Amino acid sequence: MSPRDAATATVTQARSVFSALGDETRLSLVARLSSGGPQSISQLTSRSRVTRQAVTKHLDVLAGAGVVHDTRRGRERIWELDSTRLLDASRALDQISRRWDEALDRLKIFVERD
Amino acid sequence: MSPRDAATATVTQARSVFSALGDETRLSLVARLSSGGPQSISQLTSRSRVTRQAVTKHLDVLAGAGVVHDTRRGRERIWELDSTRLLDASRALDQISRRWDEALDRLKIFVERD
DNA sequence: CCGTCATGCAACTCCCTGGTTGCTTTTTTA
DNA sequence: TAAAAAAGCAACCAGGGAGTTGCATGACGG
Repeated sequence: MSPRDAATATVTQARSVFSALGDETRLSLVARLSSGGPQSISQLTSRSRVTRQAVTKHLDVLAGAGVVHDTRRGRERIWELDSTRLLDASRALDQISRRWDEALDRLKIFVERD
Repeated sequence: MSPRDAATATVTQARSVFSALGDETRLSLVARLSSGGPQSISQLTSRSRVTRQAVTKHLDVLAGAGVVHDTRRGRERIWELDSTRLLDASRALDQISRRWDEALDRLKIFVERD
C-alpha cells in the first residue's frame, strides 16, 4: 500500500466515524459508554428516549465504524467502547486544521514581507 | 452558564461538525480547502464529481457547522477553512476516548489487585 | 453595450436513515 | 417447568438529504 493509499484509507475510516457520531442518539450512546463503561442493550435503552430496536440499530452502525464492539454474556449482549478509531479520527481532524493553520502562517509571513 | 451546560454545548457543536464531515464530498471539500487554501465555488466544483449547486449546498452545510466561512470578491464567493471548530471537535473526540481508556486502566488495577 | 463567467433561486426526484410495531427465540429464575 | 427478561428478526413508514435540471441575476472585459 502506497503512502497515498494509506492516507486515503485513514480519511475514509475517519469519515465513517464522523458519520457515525453525527447522529445525536448515537453520540449520546458513545458518551454514556465512555463514562459508564460496558453495558447491555436494555441498560442503554433505559436511559434513552428511543426503542430498544432503535438502540440496537445504532449500536450496529457504531460497530460498523469500529467505534464499539460487543461480547455476549448469557442472554445479554454487552457493548463496549473501542477507543482506537476515535483517536485516529481525532488526529485526522487535528491534522486537517493544523495543515491549514500553517498555510495561514506562511501566508502571513509572505504578506508582511513588503 | 453552568459547567454542565458548557459541556453540553461543546458536545452539541462537535456533533454538528461530525455530521457535516460525515459526508464524503463534504469531507473532500474540507480536505481540499485545507491543502489548497481559499477557493471559489467554481474552482471547488472543477475538481469535484458533482454539480456546482451541490457544492454550494455542501458549503452551506459546512458553514452551518462553523467549519468554513465565505467572503465575496467581485462576482465570486471565496470559501475558506475555519479551524477553530475542527480543533474543538478533535479535542472532544480525544476526551471521550481518553476518559474510557482511563476507566479501563482503573479497572485493570482493580482486577490485578487480587 | 454585450457576451460570458460566477453565482443565486427554486422545484423536483430518489433513496437512505431513523424510528416504530409485532412476533419469535433464547436464557434465567422463582 | 412456567413466567419473565433480554434480545433477534422482519416489515413498514415518514422525513430528510444528496443530487439534478432549468432559469434568473449580477459583475467583468472588450
